[in-house]
Parts: sequence; structure tokens; C-alpha cells
Amino acid sequence: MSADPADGTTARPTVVPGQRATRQRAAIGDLLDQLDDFRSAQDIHEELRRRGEGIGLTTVYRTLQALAEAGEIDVLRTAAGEASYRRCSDTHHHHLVCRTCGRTVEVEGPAVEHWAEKVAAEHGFAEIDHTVEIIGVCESCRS
Amino acid sequence: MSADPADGTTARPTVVPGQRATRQRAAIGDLLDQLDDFRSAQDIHEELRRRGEGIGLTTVYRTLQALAEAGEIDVLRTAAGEASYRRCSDTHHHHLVCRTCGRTVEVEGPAVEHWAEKVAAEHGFAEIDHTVEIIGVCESCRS
DNA sequence: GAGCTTATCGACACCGGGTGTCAGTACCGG
DNA sequence: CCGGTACTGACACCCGGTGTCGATAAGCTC
Repeated sequence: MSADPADGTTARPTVVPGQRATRQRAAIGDLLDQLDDFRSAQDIHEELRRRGEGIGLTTVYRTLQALAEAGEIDVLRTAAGEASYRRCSDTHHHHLVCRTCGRTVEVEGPAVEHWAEKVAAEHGFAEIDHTVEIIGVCESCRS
Repeated sequence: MSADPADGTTARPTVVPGQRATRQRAAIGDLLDQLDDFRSAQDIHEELRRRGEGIGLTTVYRTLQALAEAGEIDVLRTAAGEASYRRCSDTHHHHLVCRTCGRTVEVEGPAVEHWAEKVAAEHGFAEIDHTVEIIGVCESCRS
């Protein structure tokens, strides 16, 4: 979470001390960088195999899970209960998803954040966390 | 969805024409009326068996699914990917859930509805649907 | 660079929520 | 009361995801 110390590292590290940089992890990271919508673990695994990466499904599951836990990527559950992953910006935000083509737009909503906190406080709730997803049909899918 | 035609039916019917009133459906309906927080299908099944209702798990799954589809009850997915059901008020609303005891509070938020619509419109999305869940720790669980 | 330690990998078995099937059952209209 | 049909439920099955454990390879030390 904290900013990089002032050494010359370039982008987001994805490498945590005590965690090794492996070909598989790099491949998943690269793929996530190239994609801009939510993909299931199986999708990602399949795509990597298609690209000739020798990688196991278990590894994909675990790596995605670890990335999600580290806050590197966002997870969301589809209606079918399947988990989808996507690399997202650091800032807190929510998603606008097209139910037809799956296109995703990140949206910020200070209004919602405030509303959530206010409502929670009114009912005596603390340590608030919230999920907001908006699902609809995007312009190009409507035509 | 549409209001009842002007005959003398009392409360919410749960009975749709072409759908039969069975003991099992009634039992599920009754139980849902008595509960006021989200329960998994398996919970509900177990509770019904405990009460001596002879009812199959499959039936519970299907009935809950049908009720959810008809808008009679609300569904939400737990972090584990399990579906939870609860009978809710007719009006559109969201939930404030205690992550410790599971207590649920229904909250309304015109502000969020407007925000969602506005944001969606700005990005050319239509036929909007949205989910908002706030999770925290309630007052009694904090002490 | 060699050697060693240890995190990581991945094939495979397994788990558990949920669904499809299909014969038996029980509503409900006539 | 009877027949047709919606519903039921035991059971097999599906599939996303996790645990296991021997094999592998990253990275440190010398």
C-alpha cells in the first residue's frame, strides 16, 4: 500500500520480499495488464496456455488469490458465483459492467462513500466495508 | 411485480396462477416470514427438517430460486460464493450486514439510486441494475 | 559458478454447492 | 371422484475451487 522508497524501481513491483519472481507469476501479471475487463481464473488459465505458457490451473487460482489479497487486483463474483479478476487502479472505486459484452468502466463515487458511512453510522455500525456494482447494457451493445 | 387485480386476496399471495400451493412451498414461505436475516438454502432446509417438515434439499433450492426470480425474496452471495436468501419488503432497498452476527438492516438510499443512474448515463449505459451491500460490525458486537 | 535452502509449481484427488433426471406424488379443475 | 399435470425428492452428476505432496527452480551464500 505505501509508496515505493526512493530507489529506481519502475512500475508496480508485484514482487514482495520473501516472494519469488517466477515465470508463471510474470505471465499472469502481463496478461492482466493487457486485459481490461473481468476474467475468470479459468479464462486466464486458458488464455495463458493458448499463448504457450506452461502453467497449471492450480497456480493460476493461487496467484490470483494472492494478488487479490494483496490488493493488486479486484475480484468480483458473477451471478453464477464464479470469481472474476481484473487489474485495477490503486484508488478506491466501483465498477460499471456491461451485462452483454462484459466491458467494464471504473467509476468513482465520493457520494456513495459518504452515503454508506452515514447510513452505517446511523445504525451504529462501524468498520464499514461496502460493495457497489452497477450492471447494465453499454451503448454499442444496445444498437 | 404488478399489483394484484382487484379481488379479495389478503397479503402477499406467493401463489402465482399456474403454480400450485403445496405444503413445502408454504413451509418455506412461513419460515422466511419468521427469519429476519439472510440464510443459505442449506440452513433453511436443515431448519425445516428440524421442525419435522419432510422436504427435500432440491425442492428448497428450486423454491428459493423461483421466489428470488419472482422478486419475492432477496438473494445475496456470501464471500464464500454461497447464496443467501431473505424475505424483504417490496420497495427497492439495500442491506447493511453485520459481519460478526449476521444481523441485517434494510436501508433505503435515493441518493445512491440517483448516483447510479447518473453515472451509468454518463457512460452510455442503460437498463441499469445495481447491487449495494454495506458490511460492518454492529453496535452490540463491538462491545 | 556450485551448492543448498526453501518457496513455488502443478498433477491429481477431493470437497461442496448447486443442478438435471425421472419415477412417484399430490394439487386442482371438471 | 378422477385424470392431467405441476411438483417433489432421491440420486447422480457437474464444476469451481482447494488440499496434498513430490518435483522444480529462485535466489542466497560461499
